[in-house]
Amino acid sequence: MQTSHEQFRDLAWKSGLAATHQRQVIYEAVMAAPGHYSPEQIYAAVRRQTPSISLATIYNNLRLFVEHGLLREVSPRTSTLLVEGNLEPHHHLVCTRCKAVQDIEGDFINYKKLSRQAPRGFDLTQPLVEVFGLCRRCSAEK
Amino acid sequence: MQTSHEQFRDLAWKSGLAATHQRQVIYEAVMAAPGHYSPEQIYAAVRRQTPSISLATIYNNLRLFVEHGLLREVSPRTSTLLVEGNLEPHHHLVCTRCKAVQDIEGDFINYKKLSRQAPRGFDLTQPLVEVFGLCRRCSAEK
DNA sequence: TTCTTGGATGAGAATCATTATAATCCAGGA
DNA sequence: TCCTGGATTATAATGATTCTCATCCAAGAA
Ligand SMILES: [Mn+2]
Ligand SMILES: [Mn+2]
Ligand SMILES: [Zn+2]
Ligand SMILES: [Zn+2]
Repeated sequence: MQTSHEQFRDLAWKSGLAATHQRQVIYEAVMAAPGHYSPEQIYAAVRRQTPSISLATIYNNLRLFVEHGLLREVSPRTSTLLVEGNLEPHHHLVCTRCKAVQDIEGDFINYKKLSRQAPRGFDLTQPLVEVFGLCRRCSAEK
Repeated sequence: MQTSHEQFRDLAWKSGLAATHQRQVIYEAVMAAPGHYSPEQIYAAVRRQTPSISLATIYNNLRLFVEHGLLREVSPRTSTLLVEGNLEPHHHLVCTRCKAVQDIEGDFINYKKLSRQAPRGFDLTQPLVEVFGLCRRCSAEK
């Protein structure tokens, strides 16, 4: 069993990333407990260990880590608000790379299983979903 | 059959919203063709009819329309980036109101049906989804 | 050990979407 | 016609994120 230090050096090595002190502490801050964290939360945690770290370094390295698969981005977010007039319940297909959104038809959700998994009190009246993947253009390019 | 003017005046009336000229043209710009539109796109389209309109009015009224159900917001977006260290494929449950994100377990996706619906070339290797609803607190409050 | 060098970092400016503010406008009722 | 409250406008402010660039530093060369 390896320490989290060793684990990070390993992952960094495999991704071709230099295993700097800052990257080490950022990674460990995210891995310290399961959860979904913002750059500011990570910044706050990391500063306790390394007060001189810059917020830009947090952003730089979170992006790097996500790109190299060391971390996962929770919600691929479009940069801007999008609205539509189609009020018929329907789902969306979102490209994680270029953020393009298109409609997707079909009943591919098992609502019974879904509501069985939802926590008590969570309102799933008409649950809409977003499915993430890579659009044709992006999967061709990469 | 009613004109789109009449349709909007109807909807506005039902929602208790004043049917102003600006609201009329904003609504019609979104309804002119099916699609997912940003405030800037709508602004550009509307200015051709009503050059004096303000971008703030676009934002104000898109929000109002979404709140009153005249339009749908395509992707409920968190204000900030969120990352996590859990790389095991899993889905998320997102509150459309407070944007809280939590993990949801379980196999409630029919991948066969899903990939049958996806457009040609869309890469759905390991499709992750976000399910939208209202968390306990928000569904209690409202 | 000292030198060299390219990538990494830190500080702060810049950007972009969105929201807030406050003055003005205006439709509908008295 | 005059009033009034909500709507609109222009612009400032905000907040997250990215950019710029001077500085730093670790690892390899000499
Ligand atoms: Mn749609
Ligand atoms: Mn998660
Ligand atoms: Zn794409
Ligand atoms: Zn909520």
